[in-house]
Amino acid sequence: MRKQRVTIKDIARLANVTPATVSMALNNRPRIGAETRQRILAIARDLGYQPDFIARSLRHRHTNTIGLMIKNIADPFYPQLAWGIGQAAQARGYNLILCNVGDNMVDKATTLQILRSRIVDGIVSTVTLDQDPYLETVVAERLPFVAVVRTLITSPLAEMIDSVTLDNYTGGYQAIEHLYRLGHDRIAVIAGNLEASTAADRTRGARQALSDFGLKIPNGLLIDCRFSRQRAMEATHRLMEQQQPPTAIFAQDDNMALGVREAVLTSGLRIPQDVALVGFDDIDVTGLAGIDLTTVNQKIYEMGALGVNVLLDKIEGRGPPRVQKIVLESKLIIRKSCGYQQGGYVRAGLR
Amino acid sequence: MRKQRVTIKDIARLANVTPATVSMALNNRPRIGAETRQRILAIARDLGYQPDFIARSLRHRHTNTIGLMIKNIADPFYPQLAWGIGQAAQARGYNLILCNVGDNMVDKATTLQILRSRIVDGIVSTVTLDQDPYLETVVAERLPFVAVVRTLITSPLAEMIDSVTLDNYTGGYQAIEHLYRLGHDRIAVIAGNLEASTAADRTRGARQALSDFGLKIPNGLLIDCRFSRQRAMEATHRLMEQQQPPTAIFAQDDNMALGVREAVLTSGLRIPQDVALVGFDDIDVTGLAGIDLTTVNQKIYEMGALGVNVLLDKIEGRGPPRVQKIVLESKLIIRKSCGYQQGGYVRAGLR
DNA sequence: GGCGGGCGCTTTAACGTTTAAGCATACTTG
DNA sequence: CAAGTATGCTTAAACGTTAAAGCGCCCGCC
Repeated sequence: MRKQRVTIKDIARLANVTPATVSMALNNRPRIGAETRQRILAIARDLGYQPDFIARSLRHRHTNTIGLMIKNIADPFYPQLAWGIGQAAQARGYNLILCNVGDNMVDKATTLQILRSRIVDGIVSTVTLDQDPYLETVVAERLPFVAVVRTLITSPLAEMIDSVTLDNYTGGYQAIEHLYRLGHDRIAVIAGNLEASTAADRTRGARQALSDFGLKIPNGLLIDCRFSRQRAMEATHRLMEQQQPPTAIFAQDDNMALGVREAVLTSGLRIPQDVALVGFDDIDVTGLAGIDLTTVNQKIYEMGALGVNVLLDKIEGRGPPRVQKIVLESKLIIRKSCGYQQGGYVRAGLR
Repeated sequence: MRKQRVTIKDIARLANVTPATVSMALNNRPRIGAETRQRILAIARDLGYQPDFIARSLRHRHTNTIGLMIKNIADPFYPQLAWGIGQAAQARGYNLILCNVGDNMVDKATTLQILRSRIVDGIVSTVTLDQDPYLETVVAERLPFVAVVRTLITSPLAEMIDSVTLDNYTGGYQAIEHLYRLGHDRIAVIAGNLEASTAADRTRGARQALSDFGLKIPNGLLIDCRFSRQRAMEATHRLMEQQQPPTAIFAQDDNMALGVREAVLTSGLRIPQDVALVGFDDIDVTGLAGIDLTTVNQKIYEMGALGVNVLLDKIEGRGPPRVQKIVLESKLIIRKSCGYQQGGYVRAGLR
């Protein structure tokens, strides 16, 4: 009994014109008589006409929709990003499709499918990895794609993919420098997925800082926890049971830092007195009283919004025709998880 | 120079058949010769053919996409919900469009537009309000729609809209009962948007509990903070400056509870010694060491997944033809923000 | 007074896919 | 052996919209 949709044809019939005229009137094109236009508009309003998005998309060959590839929206880093992306997309008249994809290649192939099946006009991806095989097609077919947060570094395709990222190298450097200057020599790194450019660059920055100070990451104290809070917790527990536990920990994202924190605190140890902790991202909860996590700030919302604008410029052929690689500045936010407030720096920095 | 899409026609030409045959082969329909089918499949594979989703949707009259209306995905309650919804949708072969809508009616009209323009086959909404005018159309045109988290209560349309919600009334009751039994008489309620069924029901439950114990919410101690952390913080600061501040606060969601907590702690007061605090939702961060918020649990992921399944059953005509109103059970999670561990209950409960 | 052109509409075709109906041919069956 | 039916394809139309081209008609202009 569902009422049939009202189409342009229904309006045409009632207005005694052809569908083409109705279309022109509704899209206010010129060369339509004022009286006819009014009549058509009135009928459309009365019938509650709503253009069929799908038919229009078929004709126009674009959908005004973009896809957002995310591994897990429940990871506290991503909502803020999705918010920036959603707002920027909406501001330019685009819908947002949310795609939860696993990190495995099979799942990721959906990226390509969605793009090539023209469900979306373009994709913002937060799951890009150097090894991703579908990127070849993306480049070869010039599909609108922008990597956000993560990007390519070792792949030969790296220069062909637009991206908006943080200066993760410097971020990693800053985190370690902070810990070093507070007097720490034995620093553990709870790393993210080391195949991801974020974790790789943060690690590289960390290594460089340590090396600049004549140190290195002690054996076994670099642990890939794949950005998982749970794994970070478990790894920290193991770390703390060692005969010579680290005096400081650099967790490569705040989510893992929270896991580290949980493990440290439930072991009866204190932060920062027993263990100093630096996180990464500066997500919302890190600033709460009692958490007060020292971390590297990342302008998450802005990064998302920027990514969308790069993508849409590409789609609409507005932006520069060349590939854009935007790198945002990182900034250390000193809170209370490292003990800076207690004694300040005890060693000089290098820059 | 962008390579032209490969369509069914290209395949047809190469295979020396008509597009119809190709379509049938690809959708493995019967009545196609084995040899022909193989030939077509091979060509399709070689050309990297990908069906055009839009054209198919136009023909089929559905898009295999559902919409999720959310006010702000960055609010820490929603990512978990979106995750459940996304996973459930994906499991049944549906895409998810994320729509950030404001609470105002104008913005919400997009709900209707998206539905009627057939961008999506149905909508899961978390922003439903009794006053929403577009719901009349939803009911009248039998558009697939399910209210999740919030639902209608006073509207005459209430019985016509499917919903999946928590037993917010009991949740509110439990929160207050807990505080009462710990000895509190002067309890403030930091309420959500009181036009929303969630806040309304939680308030009703709170009032009933107080009344059962011969109390009520003191004048001026019920404050509508519209589920905003910022507002909750400000309200709490004002509350704490009164000559007779409350000894306990019931915040109607955890996000606001975090604001309350922040305000209390930065005023130099302690939780639970100076102020007891109960939240609502049991979001991820509430369980962190040092936060340890006592709160009413809501199975967020499950609620989302259930909502999607109700919606998809409706869309696919599988489920029961009647309207479903699923109400999930609430459960108080006792942590450390009320002082239960210190002295236990000092008063008897009623049930 | 013939001609160019603007106006206001219609005709036609197209976007890529699916499906119902049609039509030979070959095979089965009473 | 005629009628019925299964097989393997084609034809044609449709989903709802839009863009280009076309076509009368009237107006102004040299």
